[in-house]
Amino acid sequence: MDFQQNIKIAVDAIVFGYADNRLNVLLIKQKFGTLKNQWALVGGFVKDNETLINAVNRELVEEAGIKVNFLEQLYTFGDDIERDPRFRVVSVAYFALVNSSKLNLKADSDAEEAKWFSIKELPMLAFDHESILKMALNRLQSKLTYQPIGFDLLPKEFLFSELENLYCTILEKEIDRRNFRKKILSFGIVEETDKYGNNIKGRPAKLYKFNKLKYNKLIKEGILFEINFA
Amino acid sequence: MDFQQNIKIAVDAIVFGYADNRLNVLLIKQKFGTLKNQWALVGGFVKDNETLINAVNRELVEEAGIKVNFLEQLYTFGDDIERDPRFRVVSVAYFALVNSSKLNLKADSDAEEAKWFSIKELPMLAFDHESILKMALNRLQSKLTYQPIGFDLLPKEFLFSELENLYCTILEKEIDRRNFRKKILSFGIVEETDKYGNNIKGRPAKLYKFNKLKYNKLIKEGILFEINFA
DNA sequence: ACAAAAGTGTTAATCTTACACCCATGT
DNA sequence: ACATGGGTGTAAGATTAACACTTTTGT
Repeated sequence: MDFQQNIKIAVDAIVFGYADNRLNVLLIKQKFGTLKNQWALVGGFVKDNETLINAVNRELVEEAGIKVNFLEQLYTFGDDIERDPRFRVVSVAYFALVNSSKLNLKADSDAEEAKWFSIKELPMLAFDHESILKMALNRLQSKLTYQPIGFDLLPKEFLFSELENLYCTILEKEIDRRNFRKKILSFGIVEETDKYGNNIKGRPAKLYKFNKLKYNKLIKEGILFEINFA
Repeated sequence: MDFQQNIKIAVDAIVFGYADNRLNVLLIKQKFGTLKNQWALVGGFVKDNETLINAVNRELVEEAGIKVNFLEQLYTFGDDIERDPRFRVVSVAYFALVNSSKLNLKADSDAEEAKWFSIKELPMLAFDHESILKMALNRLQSKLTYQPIGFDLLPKEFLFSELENLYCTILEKEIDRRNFRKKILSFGIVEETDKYGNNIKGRPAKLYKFNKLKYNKLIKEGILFEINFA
């Protein structure tokens, strides 16, 4: 069974970061090559002896010098045969989150510029990257309500108000502070620390942290985490 | 930018069917070649000028002569580099449902045998197909609770008890008949017909049908369909 | 004393669960 | 008349939604 197939496999990563009440996405601009001066998602071709997940992580390091907190497969785009004008490409897209401490990108390389963009102010994107991004955003929004991935966008210790704002911002809706706090605390996966944040105005606010171990234990017990509120 | 990449792209389909209170999966046994005498999922390599979705549909016709009611991407398996002993393969797996009228497969070709297996009595499977199947089963179970895909496993007109049994069987739990019926009917997407099923015992049972148009309308309005019950 | 954000409880409404009897048919 | 599966309602309990005042700090 020997046959020829001329399809290339690539990986792309949609990396979200959150800071100052804004959801950001990581984009790359190549200074040379086919994509010269176009903003695009982090990504590239998979090497013969490399797993898909390793390929994504490698591209994330090479193109942005970043390690992510959360990474999962999003979707494989292979139904647009002329997606890439050079040759047929099937791209496996990954969905990634980084916490806000990683929003400072390493100095740009000679070949590429990496930058965070607010999802409210996106530039034109290469290929079908805009639709990939939209899909990732949907995934983020829906996942936020049944898996505690919001914590992967925040620093290890955070204010309750930051968590609350994150939900408001990403889901684009108002939430009731009291009900939100009650719900989150009822799962028992968020713990008070004895430290305080350095908010400059108002009453000092306690820092909280996410207890991942406890969360994993609860998941094993089949408890389900769901956040729906008005 | 010219480079060599020696990775093949394949598609695989996990096709579920439901009949006689059993969930079945479609498997193929090749009579020749590398997979000789091993049961495997429907699948094969993608042609250069073929979309992924077309590739799956083609394989479904070629290997089992079947058209499915529901088809969506499941996951792309590309992290096991030695998955296929012949060469590096990345496989895009699809999740498919057929209704019970399609459980009769066309006569086997000379090259292949296609057969339905109860998921309770599976043979040994080729490659990593067992883990792919497990993933598909999880998808089916979780999807059943928030998307009305159960109807794609039933004939156009069905008894309420069939729908109920389908949920019991696939989710592997007991459900309360009264609460189930109330919940399903409350969405307004299942309608009574004026026909009756031909059940041989007991009181004659009405046939019902799924109103897909209404469902689509509700989805657009943002109503969410969720079935959780004790 | 006031501005700013943090922290906290109660009640009404809704949804979910648990549960058992009558109905229509074939034998 | 009985066996079989179809069809239905209600009440208790749990969850969610709506809503506003007090606390702690800096200025």
